[in-house]
Amino acid sequence: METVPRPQQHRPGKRVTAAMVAARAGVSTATVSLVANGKTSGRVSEGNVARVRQAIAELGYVVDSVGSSLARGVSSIVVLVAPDISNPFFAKVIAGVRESLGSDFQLLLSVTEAGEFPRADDIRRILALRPAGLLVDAPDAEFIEDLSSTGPLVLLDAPGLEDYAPSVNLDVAHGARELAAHLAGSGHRRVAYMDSVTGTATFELRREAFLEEAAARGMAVEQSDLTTTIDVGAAAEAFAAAWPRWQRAGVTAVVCATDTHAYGVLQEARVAGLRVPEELAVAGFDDLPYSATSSPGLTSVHLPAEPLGAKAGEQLRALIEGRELEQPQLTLESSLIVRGSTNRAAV
Amino acid sequence: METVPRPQQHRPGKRVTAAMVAARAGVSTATVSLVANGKTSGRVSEGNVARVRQAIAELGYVVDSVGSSLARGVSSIVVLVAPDISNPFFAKVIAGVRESLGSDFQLLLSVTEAGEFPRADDIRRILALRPAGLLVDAPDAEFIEDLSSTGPLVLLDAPGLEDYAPSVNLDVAHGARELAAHLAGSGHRRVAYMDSVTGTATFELRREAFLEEAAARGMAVEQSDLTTTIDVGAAAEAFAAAWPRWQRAGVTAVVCATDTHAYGVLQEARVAGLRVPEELAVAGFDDLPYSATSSPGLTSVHLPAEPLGAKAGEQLRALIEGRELEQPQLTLESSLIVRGSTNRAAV
DNA sequence: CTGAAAGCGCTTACAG
DNA sequence: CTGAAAGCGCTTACAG
Repeated sequence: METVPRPQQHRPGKRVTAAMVAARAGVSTATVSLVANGKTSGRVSEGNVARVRQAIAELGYVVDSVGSSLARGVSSIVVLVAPDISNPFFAKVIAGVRESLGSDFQLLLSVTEAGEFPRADDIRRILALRPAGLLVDAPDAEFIEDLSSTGPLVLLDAPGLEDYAPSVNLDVAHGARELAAHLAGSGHRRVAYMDSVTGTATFELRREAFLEEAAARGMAVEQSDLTTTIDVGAAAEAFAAAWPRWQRAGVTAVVCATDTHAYGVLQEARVAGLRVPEELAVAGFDDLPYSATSSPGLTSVHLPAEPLGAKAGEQLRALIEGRELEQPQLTLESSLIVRGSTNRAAV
Repeated sequence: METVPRPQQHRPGKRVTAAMVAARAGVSTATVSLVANGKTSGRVSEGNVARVRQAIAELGYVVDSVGSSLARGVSSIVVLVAPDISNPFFAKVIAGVRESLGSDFQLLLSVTEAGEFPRADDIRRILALRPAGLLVDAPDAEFIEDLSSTGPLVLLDAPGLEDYAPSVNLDVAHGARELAAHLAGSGHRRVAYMDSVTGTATFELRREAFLEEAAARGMAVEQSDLTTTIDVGAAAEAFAAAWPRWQRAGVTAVVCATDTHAYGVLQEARVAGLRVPEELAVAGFDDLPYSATSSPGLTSVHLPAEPLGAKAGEQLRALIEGRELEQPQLTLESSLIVRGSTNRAAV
């Protein structure tokens, strides 16, 4: 009767090395490496495969990723560079990335101050980790050029930077136009636009597409250059300061570059006793989970955050594995979700 | 006149090694290592320090972290293990960690399925990275035992597990009691509690403290074992199913283990045409950014997310640097924020 | 199919 | 103060 292999045991303090496995199995460390990495076909005899597997199980051996990385020249780390993670939208992107990357790669987050991008120094530090690949969210061109990375690289939400690397983008313009059409259709003639301070390309796209469609539909847009950080409180203050002017100008709707800004507007509107949507319609972008919950619900351009991360992860994975990308440029759809903040009939 | 050292240049494809720096400076790689790591005092002559610095600047040398990690036996990676990052609360914790860790350490996120904890396999993979330290958020005892880690380890939000490792905890019980007192003081006599399915210790604490104080104040609590995942939609559905029964029982307030649950209740209450807080008071825990914005604003127990991450990072850093922890156990305050969802007078 | 050996880039006793 | 050398744990030609 065969003995069932005992479950692997942790031996705190004693790191199990390939040499120990080799000794136990009576083979060389080269053979252990081959078996541990599944590169045995035609290279290791069945007997040795079995013996090594057994020894690995008994000792609880795991390939040391530092030694392995040094020998291979790359690590199993995928670095996700992003300017802002304090956004629920981003948490979903991360979830998508994790999902598509699987357990072969480890996700390392490179985050700097809100809205700031890492520069030369940070980039060096990142590359010193010998990452298997890089995922860069909402970069500017300068950053990508600083990066001048040679390894696998995929951009997320980087409209206009398709020449630098394979990218996964969001068709925010489509949703923006839908939003303009919706407001025009609801009878608004004069609206205001509240933008994000970070001059990320996606925000330019959102604004431009909205302004263009608004103009085409005969809506006037208050040009006030009102921009704030992506923060409820900051947006509330900015709106409070701008509202008297807007009100005099006859503004009946405010469109915000993100839902977070819109929450600030909703908050301030409540404080000011403004009825939404009767006296003021409010809309945003991102369709954060709370937009369905606020009262009134927030009309918003839905962006597929998790698919964005998942697709980017898939593309990167293909790149890392040396596969040809069928479509180096992907664009995911956006669409307008109408709720009570712009429409009395909706929730 | 001295020539100003030229700014370092990226040479794509050409990795600059210590050997190259050594050759240029006319010293050994040992000396380069000493200089690059700032361990020169009393060990390297001033002249050599200057020469090496110059060569480093000219070549744009950065210590390869893989080689370095292998030689040292540890990497500069700090692993943050967490069961759920799709929570804005968690984004703040991460921000706090990043802030206190500074740029000497890289933050690697280890996330599994929502609510799930990594087990033996994942742990091995994590440890194979030779992390400088581990930060574990909201673990269960089983996980910590699986971990049986030898290196620096700090627990976050791990009440009851103080024996395993230095921890930073939140005094959620205090806020829970305040909440019970507030509701009792507002005249509620029968309330319901909606819990999270993940049996994390913090949720037990929240519930137990609330139930105890509620009992002490003469409020009856519906014992329905209503639990859902931390998801607005799931909470809405669960509430919809439970409400008829609760209503018959005379429930006038629902307390939720997280604000996210509470958003679901608010949402469903709106659909059902329930007036909040007149017919139903609602409250949660976490004080997410959107709780100040919803309409009515959500009464919530505020938990200091960013300080939680920051303190944990500080403690870990001390551990890594071999310093003695002045206070291995820290507890951060929670406090009730009363808003319109429980109080007509508030916003 | 197999193993001895070189090499990945660095750090650290050690001898001088 | 300095450098030659060993060693960290692994992978991969290479010779057999």
